Amino acid sequence: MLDMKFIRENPELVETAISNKNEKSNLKKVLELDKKKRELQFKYDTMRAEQNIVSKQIPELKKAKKDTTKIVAKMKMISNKLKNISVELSNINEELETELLNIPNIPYKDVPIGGESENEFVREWGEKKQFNFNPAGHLELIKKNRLLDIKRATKLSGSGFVGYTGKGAQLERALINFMLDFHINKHDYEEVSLPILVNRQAMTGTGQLPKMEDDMYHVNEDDLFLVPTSEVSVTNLYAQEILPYEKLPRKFVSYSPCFRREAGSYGKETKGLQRVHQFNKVEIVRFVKPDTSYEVLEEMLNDAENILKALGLHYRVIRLATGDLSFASAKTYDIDVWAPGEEKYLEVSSVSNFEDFQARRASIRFRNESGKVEFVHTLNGSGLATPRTFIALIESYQNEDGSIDIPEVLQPYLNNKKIL
RNA sequence: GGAGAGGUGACCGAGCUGGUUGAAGGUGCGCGCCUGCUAAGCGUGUGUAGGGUUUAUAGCCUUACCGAGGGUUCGAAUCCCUCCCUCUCCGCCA
Repeated sequence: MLDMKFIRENPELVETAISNKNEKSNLKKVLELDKKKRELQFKYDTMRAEQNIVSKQIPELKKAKKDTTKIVAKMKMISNKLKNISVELSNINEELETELLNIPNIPYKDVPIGGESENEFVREWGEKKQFNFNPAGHLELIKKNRLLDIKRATKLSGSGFVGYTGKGAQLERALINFMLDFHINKHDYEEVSLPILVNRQAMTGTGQLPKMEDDMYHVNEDDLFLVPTSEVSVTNLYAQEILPYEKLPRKFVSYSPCFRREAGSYGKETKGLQRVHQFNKVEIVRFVKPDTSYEVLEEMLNDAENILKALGLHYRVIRLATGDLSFASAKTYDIDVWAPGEEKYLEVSSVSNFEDFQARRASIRFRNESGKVEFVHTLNGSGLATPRTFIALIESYQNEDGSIDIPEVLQPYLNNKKIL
């Protein structure tokens, strides 16, 4: 959420951001409602002030044995008027809140303007692996090594759900443990393991709601949502809190399953493991002081890259253009890993700075050096999502006979075996 | 799921027979004083979010907030209703 005062004073900036992000927010309505709200609030406050004063006088008049029927009758009228105003006011507030929640974050100044085609190549690491045989795709490798049982998983939950089996299940678990340990030991993150069912408030806090409600799995009985990313649970850890100055910065790493309905995306990369409704992800999240957040963004990008470097997988880093930025993000880097069997890059990480957008929605604040209360900046990044990392891994480490080598860093997690 | 207790400021904890209580008292923290040092003591200050005024994120005025929402009343932390949450015991269960 943006600061109402900021919107009021910079409507052009906000309008530009909305159009650059291809959002359909109603800025005009926000400005109108804000104006109406303030007028009404002023009226209400003034009348309330009068009521408060007179209400204090009444007991004194009574004590002095003076007749209060007249004044009480007058106050009764004011009381009724106030009731009407407060109803109107809360309606306007509700409307304004709704509209405000639909205004996206403003892209950072160095974010390229435009759609997906304007995404910028930042850098790459390693190179496309060459084979002296024709490398197989991941589906073939999965079949040969029985790493997944996609058909039977579909029997359980429908298309878009996969099940890891045997060595595949072990390899995925090894990946998760490796990534967690790496971030904990090499990058000094604190591990948290949190609920994956969260309430509406949490989902609104990080910005998934209201816009993406159709994309979320929802448990009706309890009005709880399955998290699409552990960003939601981790970021909301400090919702409604004011952190003491010394408590910042904080850095967390969390593994969780993630759930996405992917409504309307059928047919797009749906084969196999590339786009699934449930997947596992290790996520890194930070709460930082505002003036450090862009420095930290680069740091987190490195943290995520280091995983791929350790795994020896070629990747490239992309700076997203405004049209490709998520609703809540001010700046995002994507990391795409090379999958030699598919002969394409797959997105395995998204690292974003939300500045104070999420903090304002979730009310995550801190006391700055001079004791004043300020919103923190929140950032998060995948570090990494397992399915596509899994694809790149088995495709990159395959041998001609279809067997798969285990990268050195994963060997300790797989009984020190060198081949899966 | 059943029975009971409870949700007040950074924390503990009064108030809950409705009326200077934004909230006693204590702890913590800030500032000042005192003390040879330490410990203690004394004084004083210490919430958040809006709105108005203003060059001002200074000051001043004002509103709201005692789990959330609604009701009664001239007036509610205090009375009534609904919901949420926490704790204890029982039941059920990994």
